Amino acid sequence: MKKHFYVTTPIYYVNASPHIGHAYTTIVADVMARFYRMAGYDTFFLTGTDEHGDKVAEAAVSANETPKAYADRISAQFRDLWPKLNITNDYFIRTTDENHVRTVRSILQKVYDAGDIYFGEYEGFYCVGCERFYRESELVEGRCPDHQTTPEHRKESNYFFTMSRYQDWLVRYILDNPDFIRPERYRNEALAFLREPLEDLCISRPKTRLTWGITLPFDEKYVTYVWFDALINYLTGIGYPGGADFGTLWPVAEHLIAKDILKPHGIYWPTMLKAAGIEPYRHLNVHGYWNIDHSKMSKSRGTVVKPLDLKDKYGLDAFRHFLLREMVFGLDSNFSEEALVQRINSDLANDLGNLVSRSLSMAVKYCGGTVPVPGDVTDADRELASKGEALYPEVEASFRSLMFHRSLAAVWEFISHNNKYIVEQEPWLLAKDPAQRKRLDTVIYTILESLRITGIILSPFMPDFSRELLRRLGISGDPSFDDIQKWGGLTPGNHLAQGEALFPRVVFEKEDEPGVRKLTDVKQEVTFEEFEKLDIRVAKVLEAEAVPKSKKLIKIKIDVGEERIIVAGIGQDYAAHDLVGKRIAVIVNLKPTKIMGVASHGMLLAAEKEGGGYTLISFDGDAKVGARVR
RNA sequence: GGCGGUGUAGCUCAGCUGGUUAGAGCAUACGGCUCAUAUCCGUAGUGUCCGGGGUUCAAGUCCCUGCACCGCCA
Repeated sequence: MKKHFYVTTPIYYVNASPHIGHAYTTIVADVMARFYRMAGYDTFFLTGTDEHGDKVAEAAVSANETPKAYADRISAQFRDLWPKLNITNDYFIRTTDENHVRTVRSILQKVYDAGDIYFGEYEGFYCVGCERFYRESELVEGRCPDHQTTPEHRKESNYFFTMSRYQDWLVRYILDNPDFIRPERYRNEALAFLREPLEDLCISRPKTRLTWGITLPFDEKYVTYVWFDALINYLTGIGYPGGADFGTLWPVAEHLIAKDILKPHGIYWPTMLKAAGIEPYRHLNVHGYWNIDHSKMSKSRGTVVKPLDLKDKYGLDAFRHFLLREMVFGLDSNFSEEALVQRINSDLANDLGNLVSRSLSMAVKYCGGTVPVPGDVTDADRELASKGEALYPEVEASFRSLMFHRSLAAVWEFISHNNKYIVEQEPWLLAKDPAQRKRLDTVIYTILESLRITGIILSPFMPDFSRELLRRLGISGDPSFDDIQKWGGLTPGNHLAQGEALFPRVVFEKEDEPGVRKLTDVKQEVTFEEFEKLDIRVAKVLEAEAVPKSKKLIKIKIDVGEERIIVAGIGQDYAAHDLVGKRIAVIVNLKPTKIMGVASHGMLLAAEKEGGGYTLISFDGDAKVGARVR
């Protein structure tokens, strides 16, 4: 019986360009698809774009385009990116596709007919600026948090999906199928969420408010909103309901998502499927976030790492390897260029690349550039051979439970064994002794056969590298995991090819962004709590007079909510009488001190001017006397 | 405010259902080799497993509590 495998990425929302998060999910999906293809599964890999909704309609307006034209443009960015990352998706779905629209409408009708969609009233605070409803608790002092306007109390009629009806079923299903949502932490999170009563899901928007969507089949005046549009792509993509592959692929569907969309995929989606009379998908596989240099990815801080930038700089395979090796699937990981370079140099250049280089070099030098015929084997040969045969089962076991980093670690353990074998067998010594000719051939064969296994097992992760390695070993065609179940698959007589270093070492320079200047004398970092210890207040100067006999000290009487005397060294920059009436910033909890005999109960804040001297920190408008500065 | 997560070697992190002297990779030091991309191999380490209580013959692993950081929701 033929085995099947179906993997999906989320369809990406077209209100922003692709970033590393998109790249990671899609690359993982690709590695899985390639892996299962090589394991003999009939595989289908789906990705695409989500194109309806407010945000897209808004973005289109500001780009002065029609929504469709805008969606076409951004969708193309995604579609064109994937081939550059060696993504082998079988289909690219768009929610504006005609067949998707048809599928959505048919499922909506089906659920409606089954009595699971009802018309109801939605009541709440509506902000015209945001074009959305707010809950009372979301408002700040009764106002919209974005616009500071008082929202209107509005009623809006909409369609709702009776999600609450399926809560008990879903809880039981998750309990009965422990790996339905995985890793376990996200299963627990879903169950925790389900401990509270589910509310019904609002699934429509009136066309008076939003027209960029799929019209409800049972009410022309509404479009469907988000869930019944986007999620259904997973069905459309494999030809629901009539498609030839739907019956075989859907039961093995593997959804791949980042943790931010756990709720729609883990809660809404199964209940929607249930209501539509469709069995649940097989697994929901949830991964974590990539943090950039330890802080959360942020567009405004310019830390969005563009996958293509790094691919171009360091090579695609190195990038793919890094993503899969560095992240423990399910957990957050840190991304930094430095870490990437580290991986490249140690894993790829030193361990793997150098192994390939030294092996081929010796084979060419000692065996005339063809794979030698092995002779009698020793224990050492047998040991490496058995490790080679054990590799695929081990990699596969980790792979099945999404521990890609462990799969790769196992491969690198094997690489390390091969390096160790070379050092122990010392082929360069055997080569000096003609009597050891046969032994030398055996050793070289063992090394090359290990490389062949390595090349094949790494194919899903680093396809270009693997193809090149296998080519140098004189192997062509699409590799399969069947080829590495048994030791000895490398054909003696194959012509070997040496070549450039596959992974040259790279030097990482901590380059400062061009044009970005950096502070070099930043003081030791403080926590917010430490900063909060300082009590800085707005003060109004009541009186000021120069301190006798001093050059620049001025004694100032201030009002900070109470009257105080402070002494400040700004006499060369300000005349005492000019200070009166000014509002300044003063630290009021600094330990009092005596300056030239005058007790100072606070310190004012001032900054150095261009060209020397000091200027007081002052306030725009009338800062309230005594107010905290923070 | 509610829910959840995280806190383990200099760094990045593994440690499943509690069980021998707590691990890996990187970085560091020393030694070996020379086929190789100054690469490879070997050896050496270092840890109040966030703090405090508790359960247990036995806890990094379970329970309570505190602290710090991070999410999600309201």
